[in-house]
Amino acid sequence: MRMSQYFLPTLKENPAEAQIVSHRLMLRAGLVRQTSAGIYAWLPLGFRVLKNIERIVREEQDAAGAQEVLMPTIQSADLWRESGRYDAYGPEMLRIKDRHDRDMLFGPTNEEMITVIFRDGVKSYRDLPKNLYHIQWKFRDEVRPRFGVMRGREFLMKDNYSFDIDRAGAIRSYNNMFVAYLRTFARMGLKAIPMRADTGPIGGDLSHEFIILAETGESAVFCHKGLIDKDILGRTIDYSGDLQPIVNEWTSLYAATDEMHDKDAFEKIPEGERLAARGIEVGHIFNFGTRYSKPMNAVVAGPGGEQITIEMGSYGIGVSRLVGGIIEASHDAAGIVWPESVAPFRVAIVNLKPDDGAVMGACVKLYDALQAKAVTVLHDDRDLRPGAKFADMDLIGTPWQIIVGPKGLAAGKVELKNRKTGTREELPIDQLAQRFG
RNA sequence: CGGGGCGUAGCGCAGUCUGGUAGCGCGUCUGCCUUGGGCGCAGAAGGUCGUCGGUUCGAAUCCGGCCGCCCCGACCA
Repeated sequence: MRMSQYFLPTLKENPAEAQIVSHRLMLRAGLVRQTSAGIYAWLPLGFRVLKNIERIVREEQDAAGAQEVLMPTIQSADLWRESGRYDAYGPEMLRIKDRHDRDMLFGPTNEEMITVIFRDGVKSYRDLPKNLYHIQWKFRDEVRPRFGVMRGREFLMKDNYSFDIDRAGAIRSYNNMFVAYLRTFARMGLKAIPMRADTGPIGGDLSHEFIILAETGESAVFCHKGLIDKDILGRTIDYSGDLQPIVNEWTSLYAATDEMHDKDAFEKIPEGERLAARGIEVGHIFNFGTRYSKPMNAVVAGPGGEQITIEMGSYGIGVSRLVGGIIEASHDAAGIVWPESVAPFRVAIVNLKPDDGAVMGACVKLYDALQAKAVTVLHDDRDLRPGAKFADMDLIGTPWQIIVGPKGLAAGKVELKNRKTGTREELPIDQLAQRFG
């Protein structure tokens, strides 16, 4: 993409409404614009990041055996009357009426809908287990939206639902998602820690929140320091096997959110190993047994012909929230520092002198070579002073910057800068493309 | 939902107390100049001062209603 053609409205100054760093940077770097309280439009650069996050989530869900569906945003109130949650949910639910005066709502979550879809389509224990997910916009009419996309009213969430014949199966499904979540967040460059959590209004008896540590986090969290650097990506995962040992490895160390905090247990950890911090919830998994299947009569025939109520779980990842969460976890004074896996562009070419034919020619050649290797690249061909370009590029945080100017080019060299470490190296221009791909 | 604050140019703000020609910085546009970390000079465009009503010869400014946004708390992916 040529930056001179790109819709990328960056801001030099911090907008007054933005308090926390991720919100400020998302506005300044031209990722989003607010359209009303807690509701955001995604601009080209931000949308690319959102799509990258979505892609990682999707790949890991698919790898763990979940199947993608897409359910609507607008739901009928009748669904929620069946589970008893229509009255219980409260003013967070955006209730609307259609032209025939029917009660509808903008879905805050999809347990009821998926239960009905599943119940109507599956009648035998032979069809279990199943795990269905979708990535869809949700609306929760928060009393006080804040922190940009981290606590918006409209947000993109991956939610999925598992269906099993018995508790043992349900726990296998739970463990699959537990491990899939560890991998998902790790791939985004995040250190997400699963913590024992309250099940809240969704109900159930087994639940973990996946928390990333950040000073601006909304909740106080407590855990064993050993959890921070545990690695999941270096292992081969067999989702058809028994994942309980891996889950145990993580859950054997203390980690709990404020509501579930057990002070005595925490203080048994040697003092140097304790970590009391603040965190941002980026995922939440629940096993809730028959909380929905029972009232909604989701049953299958068992081997002996008996009716068995399905065991369920639900699992959520705040996709749009993650954009803010990743920035909270990865930024510096100059701007965003994107992990490569989610960066809107992996490489930026900083063309220091676009009106110099040789410099422009070298940039275009580099651009084409990188594109040919399927490397996403943004070419700053704007007619601006170098300082402004460097500042913009650091602000939007592309992981690699290739700086091409007349001085270096005269010696056949360009500079490669790493956004995260700040290290720069001079490289012969014809060797550059092979560094990527 | 309790408490607090704010709404003036694209962004950040002053002006409001004490009513009298709509201001500053950044950004934008034009020209010159400059070009390895947000250059310099000159010129220009851009605002029914959130909105509706009231007071007044006259309202961004005083009074009232409404709308919007932000912050703290309680609540939440």
